[in-house]
Amino acid sequence: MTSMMTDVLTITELARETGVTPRAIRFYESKGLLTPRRAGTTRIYTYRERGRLQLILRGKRLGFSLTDIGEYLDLYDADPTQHDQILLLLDKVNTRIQELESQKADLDDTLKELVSVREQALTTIQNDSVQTAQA
Amino acid sequence: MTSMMTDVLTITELARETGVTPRAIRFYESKGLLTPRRAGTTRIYTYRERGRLQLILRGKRLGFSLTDIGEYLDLYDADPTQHDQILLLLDKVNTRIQELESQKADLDDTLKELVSVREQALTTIQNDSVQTAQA
DNA sequence: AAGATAATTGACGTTAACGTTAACTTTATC
DNA sequence: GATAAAGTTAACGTTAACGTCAATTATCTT
Repeated sequence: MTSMMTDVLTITELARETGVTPRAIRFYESKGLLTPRRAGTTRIYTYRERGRLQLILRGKRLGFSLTDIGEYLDLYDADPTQHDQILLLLDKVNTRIQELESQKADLDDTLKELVSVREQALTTIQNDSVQTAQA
Repeated sequence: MTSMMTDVLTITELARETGVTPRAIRFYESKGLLTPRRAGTTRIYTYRERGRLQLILRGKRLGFSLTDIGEYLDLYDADPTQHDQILLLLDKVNTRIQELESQKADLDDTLKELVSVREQALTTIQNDSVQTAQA
């Protein structure tokens, strides 16, 4: 299946482009995270699906489950004309923002500790080399 | 097993204090992340183990595997008198700092997007209510 | 010391997130 | 139009991180 410079991709092309396996991509689809159209039986991926896949991968890097990521993706699809939908959306968004803020705090704490560990190590090494030079 | 205002804890006490189950605590020990002393067969947890458990939980919140967390905990135990150990330590610390920095970037991107989604939702709601008031 | 309470060690079960054949059907290429 | 290459579904396997008994042993309280 050659795609000849078009903007739709086949599954293996999308796989190579994103570094995930075709199996994983089909798995995400089975979980409702992707919904590619079909050309006959073959899946075709357009701009939209590619963007979604990037969001999925970012969510994973952030340590979220696929279920979490699914809800997150829904935020982008929510029908903005339905009042109730929007209120629900707002609630979900706020929840996730709080989660991420606290995650960010954890991250900052950990980073600070690691930087301090690094500085101690550097100091120790420097003292060592001074002593070595004196000896 | 009552501990009567001492600074050592039994496993269920530590469990309640941290919100994790005894089973999980034993599991962490089986992975080498905790090494409580024993009073006979009973595990006793001191200040050190409690601190370690907190680091484990934070690592989990940040999406790291227990294996990752184990290596991370080793950084605190590294003998700072051994030159080679320190160089290895520095390397590991630098690697992890980079990982966390990129995770932080992901996090910031996601937060920005969510805040923008929220603002759009709020705008839509406000327009809605204006129209409703006019009708 | 005796019953209740708590801890310990297996061992098997479970869920998430895919990997890995296997058996077929399509599609592309010559 | 045959054959290779790619795609599809189905089903079982795998790893991580525990949960859930079950059977024993230890400890505390009275």
